[in-house]
Amino acid sequence: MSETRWLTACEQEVWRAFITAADGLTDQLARQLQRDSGMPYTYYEILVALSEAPERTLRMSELAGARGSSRSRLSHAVARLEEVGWVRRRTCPTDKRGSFAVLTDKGYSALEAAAPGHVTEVREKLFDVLTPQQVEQLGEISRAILRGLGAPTPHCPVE
Amino acid sequence: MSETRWLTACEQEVWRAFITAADGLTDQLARQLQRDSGMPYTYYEILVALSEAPERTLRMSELAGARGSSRSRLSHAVARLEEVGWVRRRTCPTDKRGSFAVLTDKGYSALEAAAPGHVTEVREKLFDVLTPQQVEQLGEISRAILRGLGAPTPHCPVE
DNA sequence: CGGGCATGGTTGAGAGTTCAACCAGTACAC
DNA sequence: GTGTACTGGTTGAACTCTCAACCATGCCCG
Repeated sequence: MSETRWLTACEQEVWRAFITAADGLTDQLARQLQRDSGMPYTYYEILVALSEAPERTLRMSELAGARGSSRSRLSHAVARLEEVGWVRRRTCPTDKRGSFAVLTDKGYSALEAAAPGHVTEVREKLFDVLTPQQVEQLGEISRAILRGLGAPTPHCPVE
Repeated sequence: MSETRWLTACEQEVWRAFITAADGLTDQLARQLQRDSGMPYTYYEILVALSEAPERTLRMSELAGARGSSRSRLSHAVARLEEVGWVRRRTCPTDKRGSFAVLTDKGYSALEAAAPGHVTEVREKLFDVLTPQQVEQLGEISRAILRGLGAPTPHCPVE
């Protein structure tokens, strides 16, 4: 156990700015979604993941792994989403332990309704305040952090 | 109501990388704190804020405002911190509505015990994976975001 | 085949956050 | 002073998340 490598004054300043900004930003986005569309941010992410999947269907575990969500959290969340009719569960025929989550039409509509407001918020609060160069830098920095977290995905699900 | 300005593929990639990284990082930090020190991240922040205040004392509202916490949240949190003996409430003599939160010695010790592990995590997961130049860039970017959020504080509480 | 063991997913309790409603206590005007 | 509005803070219910315990099914080896 070696000595603690404390932060320099400069580092501390950057750290606080970063954590405050990141936190404030996600908070703002979550609040906007909840207010305008009545869904928490994590649920929005689930709907997005499903909407991009073939057949709008994913295994529970894939859905959980897609973003760092625990199985438990996902299970609760999907239960809730099923209640409001945005998602349906379907058991896997080949492996009777498994479950699929399927995005319903109603869920797709809800997502379509929520997306513009969300995207607008992201644009205004993030991209509009950064220069193109900074956007690029932020991409690099984010990927570096992800590597450091052992996140195996500098994924580019966009094409 | 104008049309939605959607994200380009490139922006979308940056956005996902950023949100995943920021989220993963805070998640990791919160987890480390909870595991090693038995306190949620927000409570840690409260203790830090109090420890830096004169007399280790702050008005509830100042404490809430210091980071973007709601009055309600803070009230619940301080109630919990009082239970474990890390903070004490004291009523304000000049304004009988007001309350002070005071960090106890026990609370200060808990903070001292928690800090090294937390700082180590921040260093390893953030500063160790970035170049000095990237750290500087991240500072700029964070401040830009904060300005965009209307956060009045590009504050430098370090000195 | 039968006994471990890993895997996919669910469940329930406990904890933190949010939202709206709610007290005081203060300030300000009439 | 009394009425009104505002401010500082608390409370309770609803909701999400976490953690650990738990089924059920699949897998593999003797």
